[in-house]
Amino acid sequence: MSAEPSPQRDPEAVSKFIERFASTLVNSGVPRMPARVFAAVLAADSGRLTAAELADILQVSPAAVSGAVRYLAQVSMVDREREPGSRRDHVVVRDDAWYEMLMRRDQALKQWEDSLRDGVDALGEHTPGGARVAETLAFLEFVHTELPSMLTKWREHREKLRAARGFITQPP
Amino acid sequence: MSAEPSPQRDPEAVSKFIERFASTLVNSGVPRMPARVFAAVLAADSGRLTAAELADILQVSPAAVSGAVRYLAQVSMVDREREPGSRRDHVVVRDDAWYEMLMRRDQALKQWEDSLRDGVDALGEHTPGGARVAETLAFLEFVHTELPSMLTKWREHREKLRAARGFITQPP
DNA sequence: CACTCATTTCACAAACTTGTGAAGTTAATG
DNA sequence: CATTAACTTCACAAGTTTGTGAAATGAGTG
Repeated sequence: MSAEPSPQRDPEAVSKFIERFASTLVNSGVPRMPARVFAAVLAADSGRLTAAELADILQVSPAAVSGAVRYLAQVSMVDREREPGSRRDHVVVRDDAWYEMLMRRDQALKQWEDSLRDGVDALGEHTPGGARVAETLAFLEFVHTELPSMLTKWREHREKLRAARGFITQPP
Repeated sequence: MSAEPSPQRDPEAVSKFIERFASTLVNSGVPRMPARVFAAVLAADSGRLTAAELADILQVSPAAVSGAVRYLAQVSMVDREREPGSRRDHVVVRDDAWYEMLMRRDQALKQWEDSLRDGVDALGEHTPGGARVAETLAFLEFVHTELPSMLTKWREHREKLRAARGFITQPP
């Protein structure tokens, strides 16, 4: 059942990495427990862990893992996979987790834009305040148009990297 | 001293905008009070408010304003300006507040990259886990290289917008 | 169809955040 | 140089958030 641990895999160092990377995620606004779960799965050689394994690795209750996985699944950063004929859920980091994370931000941008448009109306387009709000709106609209092309560019870039590493390319 | 209120400026609507925009900022991880202060200054026709004015507009204690302004100044989204011969601080939204906000994120990216590099070392570059972490690292490095050119592009775009609105262009 | 294992849900306690009132600090002014 | 205005700091209370243990749910297995 358990994967043969690679000889160079030092559990202590791995744990340290999980906690450190989780902390950087926390600094960027991700709740702590989801951040730790994400880091743990990312670092797992199998790329997939059960809730029980996570509880063990992170030294927390199964309940905490359950909540964290629900959060991560909600924001499309992990998937839950269950093999037929088993009751173990495996948590898997989505191949496009970062893409999802950015698209999510893109959604948030739309919300910002909506409230800024209201602001321009409320203040009057030709008042100094209104103009300032309008410029903020223009910035967000700009980012909004640029993001998709940036993500496309990344996917191309990634294929090149994978090819260089000897993978057979399999576009998403 | 107080600016002539524009006829179309409806205090109620303005306040509603402030609260709504602040809430979208909060949804994206900005603490509430800084978010409200930022929105209020952004919307102010004068573009600058004293702590006392902010306390009045937002219906909070001067202490709360003080803390919020400290936060915003720290992350370079506002400046404190004091006229010689006065003890009033004016809070001003920085012209490049959004630029600063993104650059700040760019700094955070570096932190992420550092901990991911550690992760690749800890896991071994040729293990499946190490490879997964390495790809995450590659994504962040990619974003890291793309951001500056995007911001440059924005500044050009903004100059065009301003010129179209009849401003004399004055590059930062 | 009772049993067991893996996960989820729920009520609650602990820890952390936030904003307040009051006292303190700094700087202009008469 | 005492006074006052404007902001800041600090200790604390109120309100949230987070993770826990215990009970509940659901899904295979003998």
